[in-house]
Amino acid sequence: MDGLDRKILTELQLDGRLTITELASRVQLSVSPCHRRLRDLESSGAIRRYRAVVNAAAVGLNFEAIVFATLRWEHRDTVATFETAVEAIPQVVQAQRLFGEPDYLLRVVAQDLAAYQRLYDEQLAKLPGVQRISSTLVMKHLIEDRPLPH
Amino acid sequence: MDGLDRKILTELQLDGRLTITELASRVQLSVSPCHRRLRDLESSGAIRRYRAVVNAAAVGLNFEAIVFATLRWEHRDTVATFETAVEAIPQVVQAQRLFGEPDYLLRVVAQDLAAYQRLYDEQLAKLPGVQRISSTLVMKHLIEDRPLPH
DNA sequence: GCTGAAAGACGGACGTC
DNA sequence: GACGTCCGTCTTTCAGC
Repeated sequence: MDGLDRKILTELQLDGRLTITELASRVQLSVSPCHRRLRDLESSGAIRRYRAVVNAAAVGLNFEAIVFATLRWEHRDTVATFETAVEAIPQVVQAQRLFGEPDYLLRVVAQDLAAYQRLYDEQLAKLPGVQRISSTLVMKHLIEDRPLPH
Repeated sequence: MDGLDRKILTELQLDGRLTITELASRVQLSVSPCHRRLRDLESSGAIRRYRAVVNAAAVGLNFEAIVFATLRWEHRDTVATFETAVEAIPQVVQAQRLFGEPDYLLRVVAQDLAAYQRLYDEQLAKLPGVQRISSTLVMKHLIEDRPLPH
Protein backbone atom coordinates (compact mmCIF):
# COMPACT_ATOMS: atom_id res chain seq x y z
CA MET A 1 0.00 0.00 0.00
CA ASP A 2 1.97 2.96 -1.28
CA GLY A 3 1.10 6.35 -2.65
CA LEU A 4 0.07 4.95 -6.01
CA ASP A 5 -2.32 2.48 -4.45
CA ARG A 6 -3.84 5.28 -2.42
CA LYS A 7 -4.21 7.38 -5.53
CA ILE A 8 -5.96 4.52 -7.28
CA LEU A 9 -8.34 4.14 -4.35
CA THR A 10 -9.11 7.84 -4.34
CA GLU A 11 -9.90 7.88 -8.05
CA LEU A 12 -12.13 4.85 -7.77
CA GLN A 13 -13.99 6.35 -4.85
CA LEU A 14 -14.70 9.34 -7.04
CA ASP A 15 -15.69 7.24 -10.03
CA GLY A 16 -16.10 3.54 -9.52
CA ARG A 17 -16.63 2.86 -13.20
CA LEU A 18 -13.31 4.21 -14.44
CA THR A 19 -11.80 2.01 -17.10
CA ILE A 20 -8.31 0.71 -16.44
CA THR A 21 -7.08 2.84 -19.31
CA GLU A 22 -8.52 6.02 -17.84
CA LEU A 23 -7.48 5.09 -14.31
CA ALA A 24 -3.93 4.40 -15.45
CA SER A 25 -3.65 7.78 -17.09
CA ARG A 26 -5.02 9.55 -14.03
CA VAL A 27 -2.49 7.98 -11.69
CA GLN A 28 0.33 8.39 -14.22
CA LEU A 29 0.92 4.71 -14.72
CA SER A 30 0.70 2.50 -17.74
CA VAL A 31 -2.10 0.05 -18.13
CA SER A 32 -0.57 -3.27 -17.08
CA PRO A 33 0.90 -2.31 -13.71
CA CYS A 34 -2.23 -0.34 -12.96
CA HIS A 35 -4.30 -3.36 -13.74
CA ARG A 36 -2.10 -5.54 -11.56
CA ARG A 37 -2.42 -3.12 -8.65
CA LEU A 38 -6.16 -2.94 -9.03
CA ARG A 39 -6.49 -6.70 -8.97
CA ASP A 40 -4.39 -6.86 -5.83
CA LEU A 41 -6.42 -4.14 -4.15
CA GLU A 42 -9.58 -6.04 -4.96
CA SER A 43 -8.36 -9.42 -3.82
CA SER A 44 -6.78 -8.08 -0.62
CA GLY A 45 -10.09 -6.56 0.34
CA ALA A 46 -8.91 -2.95 0.26
CA ILE A 47 -11.69 -2.42 -2.25
CA ARG A 48 -14.67 -4.10 -0.70
CA ARG A 49 -17.05 -3.64 -3.59
CA TYR A 50 -18.41 -1.27 -6.17
CA ARG A 51 -21.71 0.41 -5.82
CA ALA A 52 -24.04 2.68 -7.72
CA VAL A 53 -25.13 5.65 -5.63
CA VAL A 54 -28.84 5.96 -6.24
CA ASN A 55 -30.87 9.10 -5.71
CA ALA A 56 -33.41 8.07 -3.09
CA ALA A 57 -36.00 10.55 -4.37
CA ALA A 58 -35.87 8.88 -7.78
CA VAL A 59 -37.21 5.67 -6.29
CA GLY A 60 -39.86 7.48 -4.30
CA LEU A 61 -38.05 7.63 -0.98
CA ASN A 62 -38.46 11.22 0.07
CA PHE A 63 -38.17 10.79 3.77
CA GLU A 64 -35.17 10.05 5.91
CA ALA A 65 -34.76 9.84 9.64
CA ILE A 66 -32.14 9.09 12.24
CA VAL A 67 -33.13 6.77 15.02
CA PHE A 68 -31.35 6.67 18.38
CA ALA A 69 -31.83 3.49 20.37
CA THR A 70 -30.65 2.53 23.84
CA LEU A 71 -31.02 -1.03 25.04
CA ARG A 72 -32.10 -2.54 28.33
CA TRP A 73 -29.52 -4.95 29.72
CA GLU A 74 -31.51 -8.03 30.40
CA HIS A 75 -29.66 -10.98 29.03
CA ARG A 76 -26.41 -11.72 27.31
CA ASP A 77 -28.24 -11.99 24.01
CA THR A 78 -30.21 -8.77 24.14
CA VAL A 79 -27.71 -7.34 21.69
CA ALA A 80 -27.86 -10.21 19.23
CA THR A 81 -31.65 -10.27 19.24
CA PHE A 82 -31.86 -6.56 18.68
CA GLU A 83 -29.32 -6.61 15.88
CA THR A 84 -31.03 -9.44 14.06
CA ALA A 85 -34.33 -7.60 14.25
CA VAL A 86 -32.75 -4.42 12.90
CA GLU A 87 -31.15 -6.23 10.01
CA ALA A 88 -34.52 -7.61 9.01
CA ILE A 89 -35.92 -4.14 8.33
CA PRO A 90 -34.97 -3.16 4.79
CA GLN A 91 -35.73 0.51 5.36
CA VAL A 92 -32.76 0.68 7.71
CA VAL A 93 -30.00 1.57 5.28
CA GLN A 94 -27.25 2.21 7.80
CA ALA A 95 -26.77 1.09 11.37
CA GLN A 96 -23.93 1.31 13.81
CA ARG A 97 -23.35 0.28 17.36
CA LEU A 98 -21.75 2.95 19.50
CA PHE A 99 -19.94 3.17 22.79
CA GLY A 100 -22.11 5.08 25.21
CA GLU A 101 -25.44 6.72 24.66
CA PRO A 102 -27.23 5.93 22.51
CA ASP A 103 -26.23 2.31 21.93
CA TYR A 104 -27.31 2.36 18.32
CA LEU A 105 -27.72 4.83 15.53
CA LEU A 106 -29.94 3.88 12.61
CA ARG A 107 -30.52 5.68 9.35
CA VAL A 108 -33.97 4.94 8.01
CA VAL A 109 -35.62 5.81 4.71
CA ALA A 110 -39.29 5.82 3.84
CA GLN A 111 -41.59 7.08 1.12
CA ASP A 112 -43.14 9.85 3.17
CA LEU A 113 -44.09 10.83 6.67
CA ALA A 114 -47.11 8.53 6.73
CA ALA A 115 -45.04 5.55 5.68
CA TYR A 116 -42.45 6.41 8.30
CA GLN A 117 -45.07 6.64 10.99
CA ARG A 118 -46.30 3.20 10.11
CA LEU A 119 -42.77 1.87 10.08
CA TYR A 120 -42.04 3.49 13.42
CA ASP A 121 -45.15 2.25 15.16
CA GLU A 122 -45.18 -1.21 13.70
CA GLN A 123 -41.52 -2.07 13.63
CA LEU A 124 -39.05 0.36 15.12
CA ALA A 125 -40.96 0.96 18.35
CA LYS A 126 -41.34 -2.78 18.77
CA LEU A 127 -37.69 -3.68 18.43
CA PRO A 128 -36.76 -6.15 21.19
CA GLY A 129 -34.64 -5.16 24.17
CA VAL A 130 -35.06 -1.44 23.72
CA GLN A 131 -35.10 0.82 26.74
CA ARG A 132 -35.46 4.07 24.90
CA ILE A 133 -35.88 4.95 21.25
CA SER A 134 -36.27 8.33 19.62
CA SER A 135 -35.96 9.65 16.14
CA THR A 136 -35.35 12.84 14.29
CA LEU A 137 -35.76 13.88 10.70
CA VAL A 138 -32.86 14.51 8.35
CA MET A 139 -33.11 18.04 7.00
CA LYS A 140 -30.19 17.94 4.62
CA HIS A 141 -27.10 16.00 3.65
CA LEU A 142 -23.96 18.08 3.84
CA ILE A 143 -21.49 15.36 3.11
CA GLU A 144 -22.28 11.97 1.76
CA ASP A 145 -19.90 9.23 0.68
CA ARG A 146 -16.83 11.36 0.61
CA PRO A 147 -13.57 9.61 -0.33
CA LEU A 148 -11.49 8.59 2.68
CA PRO A 149 -8.74 11.05 3.63
CA HIS A 150 -5.06 10.12 3.44
CA MET B 1 -39.43 4.37 -13.48
CA ASP B 2 -41.01 0.93 -13.50
CA GLY B 3 -40.19 -2.40 -11.97
CA LEU B 4 -37.41 -3.07 -14.43
CA ASP B 5 -35.72 0.23 -13.70
CA ARG B 6 -35.91 -0.53 -10.01
CA LYS B 7 -34.43 -3.95 -10.60
CA ILE B 8 -31.57 -2.40 -12.53
CA LEU B 9 -30.93 0.03 -9.70
CA THR B 10 -30.93 -2.75 -7.14
CA GLU B 11 -28.44 -4.82 -9.10
CA LEU B 12 -26.14 -1.85 -9.60
CA GLN B 13 -26.26 -1.01 -5.92
CA LEU B 14 -25.09 -4.53 -5.23
CA ASP B 15 -22.40 -4.43 -7.89
CA GLY B 16 -21.66 -1.12 -9.52
CA ARG B 17 -19.28 -2.63 -12.03
CA LEU B 18 -21.73 -5.01 -13.65
CA THR B 19 -21.31 -5.07 -17.39
CA ILE B 20 -24.35 -4.31 -19.47
CA THR B 21 -24.34 -7.89 -20.66
CA GLU B 22 -24.42 -9.29 -17.15
CA LEU B 23 -26.91 -6.69 -15.95
CA ALA B 24 -29.23 -7.44 -18.86
CA SER B 25 -29.27 -11.14 -18.10
CA ARG B 26 -29.97 -10.50 -14.41
CA VAL B 27 -32.98 -8.34 -15.11
CA GLN B 28 -34.18 -10.62 -17.91
CA LEU B 29 -33.72 -8.11 -20.67
CA SER B 30 -31.62 -8.09 -23.78
CA VAL B 31 -28.62 -5.87 -24.02
CA SER B 32 -29.85 -2.89 -26.02
CA PRO B 33 -32.97 -1.96 -24.07
CA CYS B 34 -31.08 -2.53 -20.87
CA HIS B 35 -28.38 -0.21 -22.08
CA ARG B 36 -30.92 2.45 -23.01
CA ARG B 37 -32.56 2.26 -19.61
CA LEU B 38 -29.24 2.53 -17.89
CA ARG B 39 -28.30 5.58 -19.90
CA ASP B 40 -31.61 7.21 -19.02
CA LEU B 41 -31.20 6.39 -15.35
CA GLU B 42 -27.78 7.98 -15.41
CA SER B 43 -28.78 11.11 -17.26
CA SER B 44 -31.95 11.63 -15.22
CA GLY B 45 -29.87 11.58 -12.05
CA ALA B 46 -31.48 8.46 -10.61
CA ILE B 47 -27.95 7.06 -10.53
CA ARG B 48 -25.91 9.83 -9.02
CA ARG B 49 -22.53 8.20 -9.44
CA TYR B 50 -20.52 5.06 -9.04
CA ARG B 51 -18.14 4.50 -6.27
CA ALA B 52 -15.64 1.98 -4.95
CA VAL B 53 -16.26 1.07 -1.32
CA VAL B 54 -12.86 1.12 0.31
CA ASN B 55 -11.97 -0.71 3.48
CA ALA B 56 -10.92 2.08 5.84
CA ALA B 57 -8.54 -0.17 7.73
CA ALA B 58 -6.65 -0.88 4.51
CA VAL B 59 -5.69 2.79 4.25
CA GLY B 60 -4.74 2.99 7.92
CA LEU B 61 -7.98 4.47 9.22
CA ASN B 62 -8.80 2.31 12.20
CA PHE B 63 -10.82 4.77 14.15
CA GLU B 64 -14.29 6.06 13.63
CA ALA B 65 -16.46 8.35 15.70
CA ILE B 66 -19.85 9.98 15.61
CA VAL B 67 -19.97 13.64 16.54
CA PHE B 68 -23.13 15.36 17.76
CA ALA B 69 -23.16 19.11 17.42
CA THR B 70 -25.71 21.68 18.47
CA LEU B 71 -25.35 25.29 17.35
CA ARG B 72 -25.82 28.57 19.12
CA TRP B 73 -28.30 30.81 17.34
CA GLU B 74 -26.44 34.02 16.95
CA HIS B 75 -26.82 35.24 13.42
CA ARG B 76 -28.56 34.24 10.28
CA ASP B 77 -25.30 32.87 8.90
CA THR B 78 -24.26 30.75 11.85
CA VAL B 79 -25.40 27.75 9.88
CA ALA B 80 -23.55 28.59 6.70
CA THR B 81 -20.31 29.34 8.55
CA PHE B 82 -20.51 26.10 10.46
CA GLU B 83 -21.27 24.06 7.37
CA THR B 84 -18.41 25.55 5.40
CA ALA B 85 -16.04 24.78 8.25
CA VAL B 86 -17.26 21.19 8.45
CA GLU B 87 -16.87 20.65 4.74
CA ALA B 88 -13.27 21.76 4.96
CA ILE B 89 -12.35 18.87 7.25
CA PRO B 90 -11.56 15.85 5.08
CA GLN B 91 -11.86 13.40 7.96
CA VAL B 92 -15.58 14.12 8.11
CA VAL B 93 -16.87 11.50 5.71
CA GLN B 94 -20.56 11.98 6.32
CA ALA B 95 -22.56 14.88 7.72
CA GLN B 96 -26.23 15.62 8.00
CA ARG B 97 -28.30 18.41 9.40
CA LEU B 98 -31.20 17.27 11.54
CA PHE B 99 -34.41 18.69 12.89
CA GLY B 100 -34.10 18.98 16.64
CA GLU B 101 -31.27 17.94 18.89
CA PRO B 102 -28.55 17.63 17.92
CA ASP B 103 -28.49 19.98 14.94
CA TYR B 104 -25.78 18.01 13.20
CA LEU B 105 -24.49 14.50 13.05
CA LEU B 106 -20.98 13.94 11.72
CA ARG B 107 -19.18 10.72 10.96
CA VAL B 108 -15.45 11.14 11.39
CA VAL B 109 -12.56 8.80 10.59
CA ALA B 110 -9.00 8.94 11.88
CA GLN B 111 -5.92 6.76 12.00
CA ASP B 112 -6.12 6.04 15.70
CA LEU B 113 -7.23 7.47 18.99
CA ALA B 114 -4.30 9.86 19.19
CA ALA B 115 -5.00 11.24 15.73
CA TYR B 116 -8.65 11.63 16.63
CA GLN B 117 -7.80 13.49 19.82
CA ARG B 118 -5.70 15.92 17.84
CA LEU B 119 -8.46 16.33 15.29
CA TYR B 120 -11.03 16.87 18.00
CA ASP B 121 -9.03 19.41 19.97
CA GLU B 122 -7.67 21.31 17.01
CA GLN B 123 -10.59 21.30 14.64
CA LEU B 124 -13.86 19.81 15.79
CA ALA B 125 -13.95 21.55 19.17
CA LYS B 126 -13.17 24.84 17.44
CA LEU B 127 -15.95 24.72 14.87
CA PRO B 128 -17.67 28.10 14.73
CA GLY B 129 -21.13 28.70 16.19
CA VAL B 130 -21.20 25.56 18.28
CA GLN B 131 -23.05 25.54 21.55
CA ARG B 132 -22.42 21.95 22.45
CA ILE B 133 -20.42 19.20 20.84
CA SER B 134 -19.86 15.64 21.96
CA SER B 135 -18.63 12.50 20.35
CA THR B 136 -18.79 8.78 20.74
CA LEU B 137 -16.85 5.94 19.25
CA VAL B 138 -18.27 3.55 16.66
CA MET B 139 -18.01 0.02 17.98
CA LYS B 140 -19.28 -1.81 14.95
CA HIS B 141 -21.10 -1.37 11.68
CA LEU B 142 -24.22 -3.47 11.46
CA ILE B 143 -25.46 -2.19 8.17
CA GLU B 144 -23.53 -0.16 5.71
CA ASP B 145 -24.52 0.94 2.25
CA ARG B 146 -27.48 -1.31 1.91
CA PRO B 147 -29.46 -1.03 -1.33
CA LEU B 148 -32.53 1.16 -1.03
CA PRO B 149 -35.80 -0.71 -0.35
CA HIS B 150 -38.67 -0.78 -2.83
C1' DG C 1 -34.05 -6.76 -31.01
C1' DC C 2 -30.01 -7.16 -34.20
C1' DT C 3 -25.66 -5.83 -36.35
C1' DG C 4 -21.15 -3.93 -36.78
C1' DA C 5 -17.35 -1.02 -35.73
C1' DA C 6 -14.55 0.93 -32.10
C1' DA C 7 -12.88 0.63 -27.47
C1' DG C 8 -11.61 -1.73 -23.54
C1' DA C 9 -10.17 -5.81 -20.79
C1' DC C 10 -6.89 -9.20 -19.69
C1' DG C 11 -3.23 -12.75 -20.04
C1' DG C 12 1.42 -13.58 -21.39
C1' DA C 13 6.21 -12.62 -22.82
C1' DC C 14 10.21 -9.94 -22.50
C1' DG C 15 13.41 -6.14 -21.66
C1' DT C 16 14.82 -2.41 -18.23
C1' DC C 17 15.73 -0.18 -14.09
C1' DG D 1 10.42 -6.67 -7.49
C1' DA D 2 7.99 -3.37 -10.08
C1' DC D 3 7.39 -0.81 -14.43
C1' DG D 4 6.70 -0.48 -19.48
C1' DT D 5 5.73 -2.09 -24.07
C1' DC D 6 4.61 -5.18 -27.20
C1' DC D 7 1.40 -8.96 -28.50
C1' DG D 8 -2.63 -11.68 -28.90
C1' DT D 9 -8.00 -12.62 -28.24
C1' DC D 10 -12.25 -12.01 -26.13
C1' DT D 11 -15.77 -8.97 -24.30
C1' DT D 12 -18.20 -4.74 -24.00
C1' DT D 13 -19.97 -0.61 -25.58
C1' DC D 14 -22.98 2.05 -28.29
C1' DA D 15 -24.74 4.08 -32.43
C1' DG D 16 -26.73 2.66 -36.54
C1' DC D 17 -31.00 0.13 -38.52
